[in-house]
Amino acid sequence: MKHQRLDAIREVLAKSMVVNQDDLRRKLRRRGIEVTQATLSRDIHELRLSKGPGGYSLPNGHRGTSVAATLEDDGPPSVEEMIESFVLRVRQAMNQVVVGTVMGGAQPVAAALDHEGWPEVVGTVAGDDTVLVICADPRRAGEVEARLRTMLES
Amino acid sequence: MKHQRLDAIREVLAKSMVVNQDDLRRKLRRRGIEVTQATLSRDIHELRLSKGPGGYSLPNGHRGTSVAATLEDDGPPSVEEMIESFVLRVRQAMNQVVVGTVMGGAQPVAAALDHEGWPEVVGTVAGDDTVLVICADPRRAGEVEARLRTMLES
DNA sequence: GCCTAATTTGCATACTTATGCATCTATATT
DNA sequence: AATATAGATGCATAAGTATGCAAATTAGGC
Repeated sequence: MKHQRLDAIREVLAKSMVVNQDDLRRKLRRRGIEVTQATLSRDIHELRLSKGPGGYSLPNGHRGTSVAATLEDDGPPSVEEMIESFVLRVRQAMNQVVVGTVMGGAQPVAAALDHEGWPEVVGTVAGDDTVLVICADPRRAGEVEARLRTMLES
Repeated sequence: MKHQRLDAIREVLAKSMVVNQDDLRRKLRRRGIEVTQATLSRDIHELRLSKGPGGYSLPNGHRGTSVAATLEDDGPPSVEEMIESFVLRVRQAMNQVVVGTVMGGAQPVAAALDHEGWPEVVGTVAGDDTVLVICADPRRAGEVEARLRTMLES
């Protein structure tokens, strides 16, 4: 699945330095994802990544973002901002949505989701880098996953 | 001279979108600077530019930076920060140093320089995007130029 | 289930960027 | 001034990235 690969790319980028597309290809292969450079070129375009002196990097603050640093502005951050800043991975399993974030990002993301009060969401549980979102049924979980993903891939 | 070309590259980047190195080459040629793509590749590396969906962009906030936005954090910005954020071009002429900045950047840069109280600087005059730094003699102007350039090309 | 339409992917290749090497230029030294 | 040394540049080409097209896969509709 394509979404899974995009998630994996974000994760790889958050955790390691990617020098070029072939490097990325090899790193994904270790995770069991095998595609060609051509596909990655398209993915990179889609994720709006940019390439600089330090290799590829995510558009927002994703990568080295310390939670504190990003939060220390005035207004309370919107859910969209939280998602874009912290979330790396979104997957649905039955009536649950598992959200992977940068280290330390789970609590604030869960708090933001709670505060948002989406009707499909029954509750959330947050660890250090993972938020478990509980929904009433698979259908609603699917909706939540889709919405999160939309924000993520704005 | 190389410095002049680097200055020009920063200016071009601040004012227009550069899609690729050949695009940059053509834009520089219009300004009377004629070099090959190979040289630009090296310049780009040296300026630590990064290439993303919107073409090449300067490392800091240079580009679309609104003065207000950049200043609205807590601490007073250091001269280095000012230089890196606003200054595009530095040139010496006799006992003066002409500093080109993004629109609206001249006043804050001049203020920062004044506040810094460098001994070589006799005084500054700021317009909208240009600061004129007056020194006692060409020698000191040269030192000031070099120091500014060092900050700029950190 | 089977078919159709749309999306995704790989292949081949065009386009873009980086770099080894030789040459040239500027600067310093004697 | 001539020479030595370091830096800058171009050329040719290697390395890296993007893309048209066709095949394959996926998603819906019947």
